[in-house]
Amino acid sequence: MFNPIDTAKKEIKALILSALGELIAQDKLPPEPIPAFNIEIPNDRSHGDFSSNIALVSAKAFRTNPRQIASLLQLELEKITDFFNKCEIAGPGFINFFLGNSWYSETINEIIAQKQDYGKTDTGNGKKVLVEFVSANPTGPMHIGNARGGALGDCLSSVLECAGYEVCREFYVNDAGNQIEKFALSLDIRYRQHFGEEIEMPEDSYHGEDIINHVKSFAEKYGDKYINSSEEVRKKALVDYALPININTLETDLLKYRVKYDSWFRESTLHQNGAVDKVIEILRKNGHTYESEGALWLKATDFGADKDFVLVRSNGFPTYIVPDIAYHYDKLVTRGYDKAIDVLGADHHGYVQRMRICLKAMGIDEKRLDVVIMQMVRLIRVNENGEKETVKLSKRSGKAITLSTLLDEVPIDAARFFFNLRDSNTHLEFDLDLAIEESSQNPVFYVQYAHARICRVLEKLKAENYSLDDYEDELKFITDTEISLVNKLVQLPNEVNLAANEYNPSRITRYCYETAQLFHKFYDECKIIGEEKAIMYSRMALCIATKTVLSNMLNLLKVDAPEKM
RNA sequence: GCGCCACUAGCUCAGCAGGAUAGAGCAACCGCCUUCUAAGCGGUAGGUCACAGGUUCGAAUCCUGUGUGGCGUGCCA
Repeated sequence: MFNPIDTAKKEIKALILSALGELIAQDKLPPEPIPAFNIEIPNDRSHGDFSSNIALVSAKAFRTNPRQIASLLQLELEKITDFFNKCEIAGPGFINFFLGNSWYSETINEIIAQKQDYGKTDTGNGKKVLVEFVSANPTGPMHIGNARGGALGDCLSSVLECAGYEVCREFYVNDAGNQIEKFALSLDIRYRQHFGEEIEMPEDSYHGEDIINHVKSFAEKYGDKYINSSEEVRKKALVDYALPININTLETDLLKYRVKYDSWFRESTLHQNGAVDKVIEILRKNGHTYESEGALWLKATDFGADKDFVLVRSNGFPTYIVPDIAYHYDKLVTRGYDKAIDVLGADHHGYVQRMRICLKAMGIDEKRLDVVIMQMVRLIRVNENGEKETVKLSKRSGKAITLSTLLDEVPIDAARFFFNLRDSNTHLEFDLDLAIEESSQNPVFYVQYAHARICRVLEKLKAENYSLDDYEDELKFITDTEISLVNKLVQLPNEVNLAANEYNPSRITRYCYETAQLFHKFYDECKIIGEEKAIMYSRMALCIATKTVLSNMLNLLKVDAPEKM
C-alpha cells in the first residue's frame, strides 16, 4: 500500500528522534524522556512540506527555550541526513521541512504506476463489517431521508472497502410486526372502500396513493373474492400480494440509484427460527429482566439508563426492540462480523443507547456496534417568485417526495454526490436547481469537468505521439500551482483513512472538489503542449496522476467520470 | 425535567486526536478567451468562530456553565 505522506512523516520522525538521541549523548540536551510530538502538513505552504512541533513540546522537559532546541536540532539533522532539501526554524519554534523536487517526482511517478490501486490502504486489515442502511419500511415508497441514507451507506461501504475492510451491504426488511399490521389494516380498509363500504381510514394508517393502487390492481386480479372472507384471511391475501411488490420496488429503485446490496435480511426469519424468543430467554437468564403490570421489562437502569423499558407487552407481543436485538445478535454472534455499522436517521438517536444497553445485557461488547446518525435533509427549490424555499414534505398526505421522483428530476450522479457533500451529522440542504444545473457552481459538474479536460489534453498529446514511457529524466515542478496540486494528490490515502475512521464519506467528495479546483487553476496557468520537453512531460505526468486520483474517487462514489463533456 | 446534536462571512459550509495571519463556494463589485474545453481562472469586499469562565507557551478546536435552534425521551418503529 502506497502512502507517501505517512512514509515521509515516519522518516522525519525517526530522523528527529535519532538527532535528539545524538544531542543528548553529546550532553547538549539533558537526558529527559522525549514527549509526544507531531509531524504535520502546515496550512501555509511557505512553511514547507512538513513541520514539527518537537521543540515546542519538549521545551519544558529540556528546560530550554523552543527556538534554542530547534536550532540544535536543525544543525544535527543537517549533519545526519539529506532526506530534505532544507529545514528552517520559524515562529515560536516550529521546524519546517522542505522536501526536494526528487521526492515529488518519485511520488507522482508512483501514483501513476499504482493506477486504480492508488488510494487503497490496509488500515481495515480485512476486518469484517456489516453496513446496514436505508432499511426502509416495505409498507410504502422511500422518501428523501432514505435517499440520503442510500448514498451515505453505499459510499461509506465503498470507503471502508477502499481502506481494507471486508464489507457486507445489508438491507433489513421489516416484514413483520406492527408496521405490517398497520399496512394490512390500511390495505383492508381501502379494499372494502373500493367495494363501496362506508368506512374511515384511521388517523395513523397509511394514507398514500400507493395503498390505493395496490388495492386497485389486487381487485382487478381477484375482484371481490375476499370481501366476504374473514378479516384475517383478507388481510393476509392483501399483504401477500402487496408486500412482495413493495420489496421488489425497493430493490429496483435502489439499483437505479446504483445501490446494490449483498444481502436482504428478513425480520420474519427471526420470528420463524426462534431467534426472537431466544433473546428473551438470554436476557431472562442473565437476570436483567423483571415483570410488572403484566409486561416484561429490561432493567436498563442497571446499565446507566434513566428508565427501564418494556420488552414484552402485557398483550404478549414483543416490542420492536426485541427482534432488533435478535437481528444484531445475528450479525455479531451468529454471523460473526467484527463490527455492525447502522446508518440511522437522527430521529432514532434515542434508540442507539437502548440498543447498546441491550447488547451489553446480552453479553456482547457494545463497542462492536457503531451507529452513523444522519440529520434531516431540506430540499430547496426556487419558487415562482424566484426565491429559494424549502420544499415541504408531508408523509401524512402521501405527498412526500420519493426517491424515485427525486431521481426523475435530478441526475443520479448529482444525487449521490450531493447527499455526500456534508458530514452525515449535520443538516443537509439539497438545492434541487443546483443539482440539475450544468455549470461550475454545481460541484459534481465541476469535478467531472476537470476529469474531462484532462482526458482531452492527454488525447491530444497521444495524437502527437508523446508518451511518458519515453521520458526518463526526473519530473520538474516549477510553479507553486503545480506543487499545490502535487501536495493534494499525495494526500489521497490519508484522506481515505480519515473518511474510513470517521465513517465520513463527505471527506471524499470535498477532496474531489478541492483536487478539481487545484487542477483547473493549474490548467489555466500552465500550458502543456508546446512547452519545452522537460516541462511538458512533467505536466503531462501531473495530468495523468490527477486523472488517476479523480477517476478512482469518482468510481468509489459511483459517480461517472466522463472522458468528454 | 433529563438526554443527544448543532451554533464559524449576508447565505450554504470547511477547519476541531490544541499550533504560525480563521478558509472555500454562492450572492455583490472589477478583470481574463486570435493560445490544450471560458462548463474555466484571477482580483476586491465581507469575521467579537453564539456568550462567559477555565485548562496552557498557545484555544474556533479541550473542560464547565449560559443562551438559541433541531430531535429524542410510549406496552409506536
